[in-house]
Amino acid sequence: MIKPTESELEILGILWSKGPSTVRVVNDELSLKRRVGYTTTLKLMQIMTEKGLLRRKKDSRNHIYFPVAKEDDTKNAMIQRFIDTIFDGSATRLVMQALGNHETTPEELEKIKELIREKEGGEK
Amino acid sequence: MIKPTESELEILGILWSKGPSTVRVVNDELSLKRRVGYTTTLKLMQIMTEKGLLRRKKDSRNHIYFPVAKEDDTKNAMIQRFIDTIFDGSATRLVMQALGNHETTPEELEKIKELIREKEGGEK
DNA sequence: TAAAAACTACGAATAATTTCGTAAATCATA
DNA sequence: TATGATTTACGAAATTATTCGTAGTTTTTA
Repeated sequence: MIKPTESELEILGILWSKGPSTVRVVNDELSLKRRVGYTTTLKLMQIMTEKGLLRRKKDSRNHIYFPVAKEDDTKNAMIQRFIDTIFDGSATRLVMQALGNHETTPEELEKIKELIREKEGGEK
Repeated sequence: MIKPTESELEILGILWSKGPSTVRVVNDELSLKRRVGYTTTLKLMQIMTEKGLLRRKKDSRNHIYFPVAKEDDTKNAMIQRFIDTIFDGSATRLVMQALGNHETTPEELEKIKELIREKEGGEK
């Protein structure tokens, strides 16, 4: 699976949350966070299409872009890479460190416990 | 906190696991995984020193390099960035996705549960 | 102590990523 | 239908990251 660059990831994030979108929409969204020219966003999305990260369909004058890979698959691949480079391949170490140093509400802890029960039990 | 590049992270990883080391030691270790010239590693470590990622002390002919920031602090900062870009700031989402898609032994699950108990209970 | 070996400094080439200007095409509307 | 607004294509500049060669210094050892 192709590794998106930092900027590409921003764009994927927007497409995941907003669904298939035009360059205009993505650029507007990006512009909320930082200054970025329209053609910059356009070029990036064209490159992502070449790389196979995005596909697009024509809609009159515009192109509507959408990610090729599923959000979950992409995120899992990224977690895997992250774990491999930083945590020596151990997902547990990542989880421990993430849990150990971030605020979590009781509800969130409950959800995690539930997930663990499922993994332990086979069925919940 | 400065964000290390991919290559810089490799070097940090080696220094974390082997302790303060010379360029030679780091380069030998890197070379186990891929071809890399000695002066490449040297230059990288010099740049990292300029950036403030590493410090070094002179030891006769050599320099001995070591990370400025603690391993845990660096990893936490990286997790934070990862969470912010990919999981919308939610550590729980990262944990859920990491747990949901990676093999974990019962022992590991037990360790995680223990950590959760501590977080819930205040004291264990 | 002279030659060889190992090390540092540093400039610069290469590669990857991000940015944007310009030209041409498409579409809306005056 | 022609003017203006929006979009696409594309080359190339700017920036950042990686790689390495060469020169000069220090240390080892024959």
